[in-house]
Amino acid sequence: MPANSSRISLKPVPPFSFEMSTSIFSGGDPQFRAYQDGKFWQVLRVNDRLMLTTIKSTGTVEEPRLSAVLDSKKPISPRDSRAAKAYVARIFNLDMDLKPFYKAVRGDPVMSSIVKQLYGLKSPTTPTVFEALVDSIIEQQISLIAAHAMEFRLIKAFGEPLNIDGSKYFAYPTPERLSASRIEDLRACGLSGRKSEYIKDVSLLVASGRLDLDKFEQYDDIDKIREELGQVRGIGAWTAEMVMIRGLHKMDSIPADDVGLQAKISHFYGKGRRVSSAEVREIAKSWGRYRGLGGFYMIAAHHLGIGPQASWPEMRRDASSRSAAVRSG
DNA sequence: TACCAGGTAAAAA
DNA sequence: TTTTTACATGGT
Repeated sequence: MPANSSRISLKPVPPFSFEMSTSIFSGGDPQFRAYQDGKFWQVLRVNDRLMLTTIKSTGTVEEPRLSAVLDSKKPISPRDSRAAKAYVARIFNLDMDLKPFYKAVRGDPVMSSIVKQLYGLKSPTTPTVFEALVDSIIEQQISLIAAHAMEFRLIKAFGEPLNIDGSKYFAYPTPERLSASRIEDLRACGLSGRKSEYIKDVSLLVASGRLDLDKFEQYDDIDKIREELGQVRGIGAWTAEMVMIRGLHKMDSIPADDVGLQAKISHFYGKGRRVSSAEVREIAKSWGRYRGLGGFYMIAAHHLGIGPQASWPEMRRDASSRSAAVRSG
């Protein structure tokens, strides 16, 4: 069956750097989600049918425009196009305005230097909250490299395939499919028995409607989200934070226990040792109510090999002159 | 080889 | 109540 194609265009709130915002996906699996040669693609489930969505930039950072091609096995209606457009806007947070964040961090020399170098970078959100939850469970405790290998195995084992132009792609597995999986098949993806149970149980809760992840989008009180997610077996403080940041884009929170974030903050803020979660919270205070975005910028800066540059020695000089003044006074 | 990696629940003390 | 342990894979 030949594929149906449709094209949509989007107008992100500036500034927006498509290049920067997609480059964090450059290590992805091309059968699931990847960024190569200026194009980002991923299979999305739109109105309960699969669409390969391929996006490229047709604008600039200050006047951003995106163009997306939709490929599906079924005809694409205007309603489908609108829904796909909403998904793309969600994934890249196109409607978010970065300027208040940039304004908020002006008092922090380290972050100020980083945001200059990452100007226009927007933090992504998963297409569904469920996907953020399952990935976060997989990423508990182990290295991201190991976790990503397992995530791709899970996607290929349980995700619905889509063939377009002779290439095979996979959509992220649905709660229904994972809730019907066997523990031994989940374990075959490399997951521990414990994580396999968490994922199957949580999928059953979501598929049966007993756990409504989407409702958290409407919550203004993020402590209430922490509390409700924390009731679920397999979701601790860290996983709840990850779901809020990655799945719900609640950026007024920061995963302070995260060892990866602690390592990056230690690096950029010139600490010789790993900072504590209390220090993460203290440093993140200066990022205002966008502290989650600040954490994302730390991780992205490290991933893209960006250094603290001038701000680092400046800060150290300030710090030493301050302490000298304290000593003399 | 051993240890660490973007933790958590359950057992033991 | 607080502390310790098992768990899985991939890189160093």
